[in-house]
Amino acid sequence: MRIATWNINSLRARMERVLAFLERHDVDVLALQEIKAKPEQLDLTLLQEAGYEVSAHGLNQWNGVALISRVGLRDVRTELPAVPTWPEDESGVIEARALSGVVGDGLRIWSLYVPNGRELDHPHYAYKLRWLEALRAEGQRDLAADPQARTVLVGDFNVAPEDDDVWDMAFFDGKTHVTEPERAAFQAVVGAGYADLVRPDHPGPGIYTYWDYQALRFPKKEGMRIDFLLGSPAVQAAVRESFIDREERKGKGASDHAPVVVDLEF
DNA sequence: ATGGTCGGTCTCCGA
Repeated sequence: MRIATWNINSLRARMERVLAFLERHDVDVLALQEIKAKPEQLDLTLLQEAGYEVSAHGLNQWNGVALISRVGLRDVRTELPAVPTWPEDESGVIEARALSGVVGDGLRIWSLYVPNGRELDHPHYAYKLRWLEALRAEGQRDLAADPQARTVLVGDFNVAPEDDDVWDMAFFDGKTHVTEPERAAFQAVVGAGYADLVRPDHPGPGIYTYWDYQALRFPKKEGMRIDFLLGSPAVQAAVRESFIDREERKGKGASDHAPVVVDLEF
């Protein structure tokens, strides 16, 4: 089974790229983030004609996650029960950051869009840390209930876990994505039993999944590795290969993130 | 100048 994650930065703007990506790489299950649409705004005709089922969770123009699957999509859940909703106060913004389904022979895949954090002194940063902690707690509970569970936590984590995961640490001094608390929160999810399925096959610096639209970051190879597929032990043992589709970042109409693909054989 | 760009509720905001 070939699974993938991709921050699409608007599904409506890139539906044809999604379809071409699925068919080019023969992808079975794709988790999307930042679909920036409510489900009723999506025209899913082409995907359905290509044999895919779709579940989308979007509440407004921000955020939004989706699952696209050709191997059956069932037991769909929106939002981790323990994950707090931003904000608890007056802004009225409603978030849609997590969606899961069971695909194929009992693989649960979560499509996750971790809060960005904005600035270190912004309330959104504390929200990001709380959100990651809630994810860790939920993931740990699930594995305690069934250590053999086939679970993947995939998506845009908005954290670069190691110095090698950004092009220049000096640039990120005082910025989000690389701070010790964010990295600790990410490692806590890993420590709960969900290992990075891609990194072992792609070591060293310069392995990125995101390049800012601004400042010619892509041609200058100045990116970040912030999109991950994390898997429970049963999934880790099933990994056969993985790759980042850098080609998808090229050309007019690209998302600012590249898809990440993992092959599993249970 | 660590700039330059995207998408969407579009002359602002969030990323």
